[in-house]
This record gives sequence, structure tokens and C-alpha cells, in this order.
Amino acid sequence: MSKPGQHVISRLRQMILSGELESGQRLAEIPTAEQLGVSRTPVRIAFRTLEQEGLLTKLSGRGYRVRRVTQAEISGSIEVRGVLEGLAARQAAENTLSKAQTNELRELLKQGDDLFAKGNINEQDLAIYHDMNQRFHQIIIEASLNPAIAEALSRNEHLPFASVSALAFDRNNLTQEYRRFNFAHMHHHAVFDAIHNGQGSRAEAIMREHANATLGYAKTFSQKEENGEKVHVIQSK
Amino acid sequence: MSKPGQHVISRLRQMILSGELESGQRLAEIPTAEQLGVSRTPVRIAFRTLEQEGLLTKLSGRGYRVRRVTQAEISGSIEVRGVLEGLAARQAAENTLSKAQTNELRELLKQGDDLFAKGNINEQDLAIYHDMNQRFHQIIIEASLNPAIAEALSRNEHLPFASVSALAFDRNNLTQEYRRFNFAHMHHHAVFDAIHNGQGSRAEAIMREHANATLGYAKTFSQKEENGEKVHVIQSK
DNA sequence: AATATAAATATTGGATCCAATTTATGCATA
DNA sequence: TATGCATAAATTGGATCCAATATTTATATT
Repeated sequence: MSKPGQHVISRLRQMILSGELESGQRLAEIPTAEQLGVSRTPVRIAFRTLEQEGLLTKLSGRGYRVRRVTQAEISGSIEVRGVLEGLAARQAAENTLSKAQTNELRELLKQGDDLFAKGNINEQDLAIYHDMNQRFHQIIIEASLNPAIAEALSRNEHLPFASVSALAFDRNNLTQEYRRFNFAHMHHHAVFDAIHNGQGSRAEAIMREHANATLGYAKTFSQKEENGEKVHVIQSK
Repeated sequence: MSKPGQHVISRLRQMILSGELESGQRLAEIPTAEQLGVSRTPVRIAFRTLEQEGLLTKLSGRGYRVRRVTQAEISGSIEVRGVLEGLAARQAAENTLSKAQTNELRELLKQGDDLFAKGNINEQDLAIYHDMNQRFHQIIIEASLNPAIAEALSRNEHLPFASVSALAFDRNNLTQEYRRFNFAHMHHHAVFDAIHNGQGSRAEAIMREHANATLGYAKTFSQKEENGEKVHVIQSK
């Protein structure tokens, strides 16, 4: 699929994730096609694709609606992520990490350490942390040699806390955020240690708690948003 | 989506799952549209939908191919199912089963018991077991009150052993199959007991092993198929 | 026989049109 | 004012056509 088809999918996805298309908002083929300056055909395809990605919900006879995500859904997705990444860590420990993977994980851990060594953290640091965090998790999933894990995780792809591709933080309290992400990074050290030493159960337990540790923050941030406070989300493309 | 659009998706899905469209086979829009007696439009939509379901793989410039499923993929998927259904059982234990759910699970357990009380099992029994099994698992997932679990499980929907919607058995050795499914059904009893008594960790461990217990059978059956022996699969629609 | 090039064929993506269905609006009546 | 009916508008699903691209086949050359 070449332009503008893939372009329409990406564009709409971006508009949903950025909040430009608000949750609950209705989308129909003809107005959307006009807005994006294409015919209905790629829009039709895009709608169905994004529906299958879980970003849109089909209405009967009236287009689609941007899916509202409830707090309970986010919590449930965090738990699912916990067991899936826990399984990935276990399987990574049961396999042998390649030399390249080991080296890259070590490098990523060092990157994180350098960020926290300063004693404080700013938004730029968090963007760096975000990339490091994402890559760290990715390598572990790759090291599991189990494609079904990535598949199963794909439905969480765009939810803060439930996915490493979306990192939420409170810009107004960077001290707390420093402590939170430092704690998460210590988990990274621990899980690497467990994997490296072939300790499958330990790796799984750490990784699972690594995800579950975000449950409380997810609730807190959800309440902040309900109170009209702005929570910043760094989103991977 | 009304006919023939939904019809095309279902029809193609059925043709893939039944083996009528063999794994590795190439599909293109125009011949498929002719074969099904529709225009290309619903076929195009169907292809993309089934691609997202994981049943087709897109080729560049030459249509789609029915995806081959490797033994490693099945094994990996069984493990994923284990952790997801384990989580579901844990969360069901942490919630309180409704009276209706409790009664229905009891009824399903009794149905299974009646099947095995005969001391042997035939294909008709297995079809009944299949329905009972599927519903049993479904109720537990519902009782978890976590929609993300069903979402994450959806990618396994069509793989024998990795999903309760596809049940594989060896018609030529029904004694062994009797023992195997009886064992599985004892797991059902145990996990119900754990859930009913609010024992989350126990429920999770049982359910996880319930899935993992199929790993060996998946390998055995895969080898039988490679040897040209026919394995029968009961598939839900 | 092997290689390169040109022509033919297959295929996809997008645009446009038509028909069917659903929803919204306007008007008439009680 | 509320309700029902008719009409208009909105919307989707499918069919068809066109253009671009990729692949295959045929032909020419070495």
C-alpha cells in the first residue's frame, strides 16, 4: 500500500493519539475524505484497519467513533502486559542472550544510569529515557524468541502505562518523576541480572512487578486528567 | 458491513482454516473475486482484514499468501495462552463469581463428567466436549472482568492447542484421547475449585499448566501431520 | 545456450458512480 | 405541544474504470 493509503492510516492514527480527534468523536468516510483530500477508498480501508487496531469503534450506519478508553481497561491492560513481558523475560532467561543483545542491554542500562546520575531529570532526559526504555523492553521480547508475545502485546500499543511506546509523566513534579523512573530503571538492572544468570522465575517476577508498579500511577494520572490537569505523554510513532 | 462483504471475509477465513486454501498458497484480488462471484472491493477489504488477523501475509506486488504456521509459533502461542488464561483465572478468583457463572460452570463440569463416565469417548463426544470446554474457558475470561485478556488472546484464535476454539485429536487412538481430555477436565475441576475459594495463585498456576500441558501434544500432532497422518480438528465458526 | 531488452500481462491502489439503508428534518394532524 | 408520516440528506457497500507498478513472456543479440 503506497500513498495516500498508508498515509491516511498513519495520519488518522496520529490524529487519534495526539488528541486532535477526541475520544468519543464520530468519523464518517465522506467528511474525512474531504478533510484529507483523498477519495473515500483509502479512508474506508483506514477505518477498518484502525478499528482492528482498537482505536476506532464501528457505529451502525453512522461511521466510526474514536474509542473511549476506560480506566478499568488501562488497568486490565497493564496486568496483561505484566504477564506477557514476564513470560518474555522468563523465556529470554531460558534462552541464551546473544553477545550483541547482552552488550546492547548493558549499554542501555548505562545510558539510564547516566541520566539519573545527575540527581534530577528534565523533559529532554525523559525523551531519552523513553527511547532507552522502549529499546530495552524490545530486546527482551526479541530474546524470548516467541513472536506470539509481541503479537499479543500489539493491542496495547497506544495506551499509556500499558505499553512502553507511550510514556506519561507529570511536568509539574519532576522530582517525583525522577524517583519513579529511577525505581523503574533499577528494575531494568534487576531483570537483566536475572536473565543473564538464567533465573527464569526471578526474571518473570521482576518484569511482572515492573509493569504492575505502574498501576497506581495510571490511576493517579487518570484522576489528574479528570481534574483538568495536563499530563504529558511521549508517544512513539 | 452487510453481504457480500462480511460473507467474503467469513468464507475466506473458513477456506483457510479448513485447508481448502493451503498454507503458502497465493491469493490475488481478481481471481478471488471471480471465484467468489463478487467485485474486487469486498475482496480487498477481506484480504486486509484477514492479514490483520494473522491468516494472510501480504506479498509485494503479487497479492497475499496464506500464512504458514510453524511449530515454534504454536508452542510460543501456547505459552502466551497459558499466562493470559492464568491471569484470567487469578482475576476471576479475586473477583466474586456471580451466581449465574457459578451455576453454569458447575453445569459444564457435570456435562464433562457425564462424557467421561462412560469409560470411552467417540467423535461425537469430543464435539460436545469441545463446546463445553470452550464455554468453560469463556466464562472464566468473562469473570476476570478484564477485556484486555480476550483482546490479547484473539491473535491465537485459530491455532490448534493455542486456542480453545480449535480442538485437535487423533481419531485412531481414542483411548489415549480419552485419557488426555479426562486429564484436562480434571484441571477444569481444580481451577473451578480454586476460583470458587478465592485462591488466586492456585487458580493461575493450574490454568497455566492446563495450557502448557498441551505443549507435548502439539509437538506430537505436528509430527503426525508431517508423517502424512490425518489429525482431526474441530473448529468453532 | 545465456543474456538483455521490449512487450504483454497481471496486479494493486485510488477515483468515481450507483443503489440501498439509515438518520435527520419538515410538515401535518390530533 | 406531541406524535406520526413523508421527504430529504447522509452514509455505507459494492461495482467499475483508470493509472501506475510489478511480473512474466517473447524476442533479439551475443
